[in-house]
Amino acid sequence: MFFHFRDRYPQLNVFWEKYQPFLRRMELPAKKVLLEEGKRSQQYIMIEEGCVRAFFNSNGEEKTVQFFFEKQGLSSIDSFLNNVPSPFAIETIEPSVVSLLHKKYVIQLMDEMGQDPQSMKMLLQMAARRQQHYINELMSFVRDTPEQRYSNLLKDRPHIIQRVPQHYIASYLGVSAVHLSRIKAKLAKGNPHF
Amino acid sequence: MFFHFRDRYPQLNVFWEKYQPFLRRMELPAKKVLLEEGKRSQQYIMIEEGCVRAFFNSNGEEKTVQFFFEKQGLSSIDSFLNNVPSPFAIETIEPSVVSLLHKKYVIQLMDEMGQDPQSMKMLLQMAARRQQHYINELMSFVRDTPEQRYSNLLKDRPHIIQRVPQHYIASYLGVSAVHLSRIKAKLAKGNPHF
DNA sequence: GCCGGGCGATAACATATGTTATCAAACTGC
DNA sequence: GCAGTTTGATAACATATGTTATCGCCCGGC
Repeated sequence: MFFHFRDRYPQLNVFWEKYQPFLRRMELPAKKVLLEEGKRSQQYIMIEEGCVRAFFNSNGEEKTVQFFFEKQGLSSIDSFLNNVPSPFAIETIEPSVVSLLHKKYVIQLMDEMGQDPQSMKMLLQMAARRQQHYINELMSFVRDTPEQRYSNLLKDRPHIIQRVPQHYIASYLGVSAVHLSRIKAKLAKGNPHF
Repeated sequence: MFFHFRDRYPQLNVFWEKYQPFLRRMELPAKKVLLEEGKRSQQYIMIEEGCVRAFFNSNGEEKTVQFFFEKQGLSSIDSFLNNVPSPFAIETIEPSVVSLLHKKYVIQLMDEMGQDPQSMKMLLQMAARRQQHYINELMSFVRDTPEQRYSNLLKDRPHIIQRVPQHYIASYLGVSAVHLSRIKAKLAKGNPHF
């Protein structure tokens, strides 16, 4: 689903730089929808400042799938390559600045990479890593209790807990907001000074 | 994690056929381990007959991640490309016949594909689809109750329920074997003739 | 300064799920 | 065919989690 062209694979920046002129920079308020659930994704989204989330609707309730922050890029690669509707929506959490790159340039960019087997391999590696990310999330759901998942989040990605409203985190962890509150209370009892 | 070279992408069979001579065919009893958790994957596994599962150990309990049947191929693509230990084990469920292709041939095969941008694109599409598969699994965990997940399984992949012992299915659904029994009893009450 | 909304904590109760134990049926190796 | 193992059902009890409602706090608009 999501590809990160920058950061992890600086060797690919040479491709990315070339498309800088086609970026559309936008300043957005909080809770601004960037992609609606069920629509076909048309833009690669690069976050310059702020943060966004991917979520979907489940009988009236919003379930958050993932959070993204500055310097991260995202797009529904499946929607791009296979032209299928996006199974989730994307919206800003904080007021944010993003740069959009239209789908056609992304495909063009990937075609250029296709000329170079080395870059293409890197794309595949990225794909394998992304796949592994979701497998890890899945394994965490099967293996860990919500309390453990919260502890892991606190340990590995505390910035999420600091910046994101708690009910989004609750739905990301797969529990109700009330129960997340209980979890925090329980953990606080164990570690009084936090 | 898992790549299917055959079936879904018959255009790629031309590559696959070429490596037929290097396949090692094996007949295996049930519960035979093909890959241990934590080891680096060395073989692409093609299932000719029978079925296998991928699982991992979570404080003494085995949690099943996925099931595979005849004509499906699997391997830890992440373990291949990035040479990292496999986060789960693979073992047969039924007595099975499998063909193994050593990692070095798989990499060779992928290099050959790399010469052909069209095939490479197909590999990326496969990757995108596989990624989507795990995202769907993840979304199902967040969205659905165990009862709904069981119903979905019954509707979409009944062969799994027919062939696989129930406690494996329970761990795949993320519930205890006892509770899966309750779920079945409850559903049977609603549909007496099943 | 006031007001309303969003956010988070907590309580009380209902439901879902885990755990342990027991039993019966089906299958396995010999 | 027999003994042991695997599988699946069920009961009883403990725990985890959801739901609804209420309260207080903070913050932004005016």
